Amino acid sequence: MSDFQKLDPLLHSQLRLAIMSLLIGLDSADFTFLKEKTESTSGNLSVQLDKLEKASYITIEKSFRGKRPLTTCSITKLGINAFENYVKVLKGYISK
Amino acid sequence: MSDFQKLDPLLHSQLRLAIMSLLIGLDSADFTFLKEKTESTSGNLSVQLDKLEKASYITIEKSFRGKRPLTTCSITKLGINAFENYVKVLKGYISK
DNA sequence: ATAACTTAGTTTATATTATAAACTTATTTA
DNA sequence: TAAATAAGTTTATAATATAAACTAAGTTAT
Repeated sequence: MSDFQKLDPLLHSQLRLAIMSLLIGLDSADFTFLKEKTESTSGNLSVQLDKLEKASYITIEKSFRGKRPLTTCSITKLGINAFENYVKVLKGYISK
Repeated sequence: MSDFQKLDPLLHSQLRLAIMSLLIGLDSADFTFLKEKTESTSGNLSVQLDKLEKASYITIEKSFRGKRPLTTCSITKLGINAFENYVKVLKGYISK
């Protein structure tokens, strides 16, 4: 096997990694919360959430909080596995 | 301070991170060695070494081994600092 | 001796990504 | 009712990573 295994490109992104890092410790989190914690723009967050959802690393549920739209995100089992594996692979890069 | 500090984009790249990871443990390494260890193409390696050099994270010395060109790379003090800081920041993402 | 192949790269082109800007739709406040 | 805010999405742009094509010189086989 090679010295350096491939880093999952879906997780090797600042914002997506931050999102996953937050979600892994929570039952769920809404769009606004994620936006504040990651200090990202709405646009960027929206795009990256989409990608994570398409990969089935998270689920996204749309509903309303009062009269306003509410986007709720949760990490999936697949997402947890991917995150944990990413960390494992990454350690091969940073800890010698 | 924010939960997630910015990850140095120069290091947040699979190949450049692998290069730095190798160089941090060595006095120097030549192009061919880096290419083999990282399993990258010459073109990609060449481009990424250039970027690291331009940031002064590494130095590149060109000479000859026998009659063939030899490209020798070494990490700089600045590069070591950047790498160590990258790891520190990264840990804020992956270890909760 | 020269054609074919290898070495050690660089340069250029392309595809992917990340990000920001602009826009939408509805709600609240002045 | 006009302006501001909330909660996003869509589209455009800039940056990145990567591969393909190329260069120049050296080596090997015929």
